[in-house]
Amino acid sequence: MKKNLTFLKEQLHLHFKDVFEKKLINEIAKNGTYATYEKNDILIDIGLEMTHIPLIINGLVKISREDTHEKEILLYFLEEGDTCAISFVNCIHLSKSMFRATAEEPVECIMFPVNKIEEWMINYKTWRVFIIDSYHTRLEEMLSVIKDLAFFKLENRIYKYLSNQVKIKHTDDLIITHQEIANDLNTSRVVISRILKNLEQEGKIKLNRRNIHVSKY
Amino acid sequence: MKKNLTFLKEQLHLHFKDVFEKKLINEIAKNGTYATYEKNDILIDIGLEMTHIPLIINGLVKISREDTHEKEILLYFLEEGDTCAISFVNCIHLSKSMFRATAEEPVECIMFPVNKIEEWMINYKTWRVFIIDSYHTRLEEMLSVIKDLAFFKLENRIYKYLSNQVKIKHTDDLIITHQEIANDLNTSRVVISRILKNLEQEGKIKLNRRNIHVSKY
DNA sequence: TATACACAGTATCTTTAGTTACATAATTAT
DNA sequence: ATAATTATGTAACTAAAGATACTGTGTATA
Repeated sequence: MKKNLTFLKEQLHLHFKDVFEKKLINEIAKNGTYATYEKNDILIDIGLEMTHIPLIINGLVKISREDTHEKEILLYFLEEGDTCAISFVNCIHLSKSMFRATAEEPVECIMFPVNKIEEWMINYKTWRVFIIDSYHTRLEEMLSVIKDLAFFKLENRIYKYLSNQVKIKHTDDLIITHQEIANDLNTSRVVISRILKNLEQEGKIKLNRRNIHVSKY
Repeated sequence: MKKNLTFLKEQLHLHFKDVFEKKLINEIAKNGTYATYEKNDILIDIGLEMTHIPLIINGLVKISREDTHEKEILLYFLEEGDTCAISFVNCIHLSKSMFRATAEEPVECIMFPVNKIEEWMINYKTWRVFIIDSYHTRLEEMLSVIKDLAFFKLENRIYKYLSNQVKIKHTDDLIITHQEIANDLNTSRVVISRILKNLEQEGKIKLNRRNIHVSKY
């Protein structure tokens, strides 16, 4: 869906005003296209050649990677103002994506062509900063996952997972099943149910069918 | 230790010929200084402002991060041809390092000033590729750690750790104590000793005081 | 309304990992 | 040579997490 130039500029100004310089916003608007995705749509898939990369205007994108044994590892989520940093390398080398980007919530984004990445890197300081920052944010995110896995026991990881869901979904009432949590944390449904029950007894959450209410603080 | 221009060019040519274009090698040589570090020397420390970043000519650098509770997380190692990608963000924002780089083996490197990073990004394609590749390699490395923690049991992680040590130290005979392994893998010495004994009985390694011999294949 | 299905609860057992405590062997310092 | 230190071995116990199996209960649908 290609919307007109004014619309794109307006959107970029709204969501990336503090990130990109004015001239760059115009450049992106000129070369970008507006796109929307429904929940569970796949924005980028493993093994596909990449021609465009998204700048997220709003919504929620889940970045994951497939393991051997058909397991999917949840890496992190992209929100408003984010981009898929991990894709940049694929542009530089014209290779294929090794990650999957799925719409976890309906997504609005601006897709820009990969062949502009380098040109903008040469011409716009804010673009260089954006790219390095994007990578860095993801590195920090991955590091945080490593810490959690290395130091925290499952109960804490589950609670942290739920708290993060509250933050990114902007609601205390999570529509989610125990099985889904088990998938994201790479464990079994039974273990999740058991520990969720503990968390409920500690007063930190409230369980209902297909729904978990996370108590404040 | 500032060596002369010819020496730096020679070194860069030897170790980065396939990475940087000729003009960039000259630029780096002009602005860089040669430095060496003894085992256990700290190249970059947490909380320090960074003025220079190393390009590793040879040796081995351990990148780690301090956790709360004074625990240190091993992230990865840098070898010949590598640089400390994670530091780039600190240059862009002129902030302080959140990571520690320690010489695991004696290190030779060329230190280049952070204020050149941007300039080179504008002027040299190979530099842009190098930076994005560096970040990407580290992301892959972190992802690999996440996979190991999430899917493998300790026995496999220990064996993988040892195999990696063999690779980066270029020897089958590792001078290492059980306690050191325990620190790197965030567990206790007793657990490591127990599992190493298993690995020995499986014929994968041979244990001696302060020394572990890793069998071929 | 009857039936099937998806989701959750829980008991029991096993495996893996962490803890404590102590013994012994090799190395270094006095 | 003797003592102190460092590294390792191992037993016994506890805790955490995974596996299996079965039950109950809403929800959808035939």
